[in-house]
Amino acid sequence: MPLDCRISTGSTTPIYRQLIDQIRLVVLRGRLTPGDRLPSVRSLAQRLVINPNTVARAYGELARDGVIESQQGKGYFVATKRQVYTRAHRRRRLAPLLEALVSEAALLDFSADDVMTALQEKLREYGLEPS
Amino acid sequence: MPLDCRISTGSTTPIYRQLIDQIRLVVLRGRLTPGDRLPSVRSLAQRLVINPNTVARAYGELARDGVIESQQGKGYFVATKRQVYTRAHRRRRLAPLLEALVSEAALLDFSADDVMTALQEKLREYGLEPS
DNA sequence: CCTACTGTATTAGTGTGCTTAGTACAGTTG
DNA sequence: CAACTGTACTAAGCACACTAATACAGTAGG
Repeated sequence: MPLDCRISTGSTTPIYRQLIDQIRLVVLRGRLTPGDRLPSVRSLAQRLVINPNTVARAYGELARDGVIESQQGKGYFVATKRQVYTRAHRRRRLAPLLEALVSEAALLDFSADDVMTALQEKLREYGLEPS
Repeated sequence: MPLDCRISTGSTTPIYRQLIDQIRLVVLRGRLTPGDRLPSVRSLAQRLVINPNTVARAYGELARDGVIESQQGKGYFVATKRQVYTRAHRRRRLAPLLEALVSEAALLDFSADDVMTALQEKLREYGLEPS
């Protein structure tokens, strides 16, 4: 299966971000496994009727995040080994998202239990292990 | 205490959003209680050396969210009763933030327990009750 | 070696969001 | 009436994100 991506030009979220999110998810879900080759920048661009640069940008950011790797002249491949981050770096990156969630939950008058339960469900949905 | 706000023009987050976030927090923390009057649009603008329109925008959004209320000719006041949302509405509004958090956590290879613990801390920090 | 594919870099155009400015109108208070 | 309040609208400038066009560089196969 050649990575079926769907993008909506009407959305407020930019195309390159839609690509990033979808590819991240595909990799997380294991539908593409380490070593698998992604569509070339130009072919994917042609298929989605967008500019190659937009695909390149998405691929570039995914590469910086260690999700995929580039091989000059060959193509992009799902990273064989996951990026290793320091604990501090990981926390620093998660913090703003956590802040946004709790802040909004407080405004909406959610109880702590409500939020915890919702999170638990979502974590299961993503298949994250307890420990 | 007359609502000490600090804004940084150098930040990437727009001024009106900085105001919204800070005022939200002040209200949540109870440093301004229901019925308290906020600085007038023009006075706050003058103090922060920004355009009155920018303050008006922030106040307007806060009013739409039910955090504060406007009284034509009198000023803005902290809302006396919290906005009531339907359960569906509240969930719909929290969902994308939850999605973003878990997605990022998965990418960063956090364990479910890690995320749950971090959330618990943050909830306590905001003083949210268990139920 | 040459062609056709890959990724990469640079530059330029386009749109949109943020901020400011100015003006005008409406309600409240003394 | 004067001096505050909020509200609404238009216009302009500016920065930045997004996208596009083009040229350059590495790889593979006939």
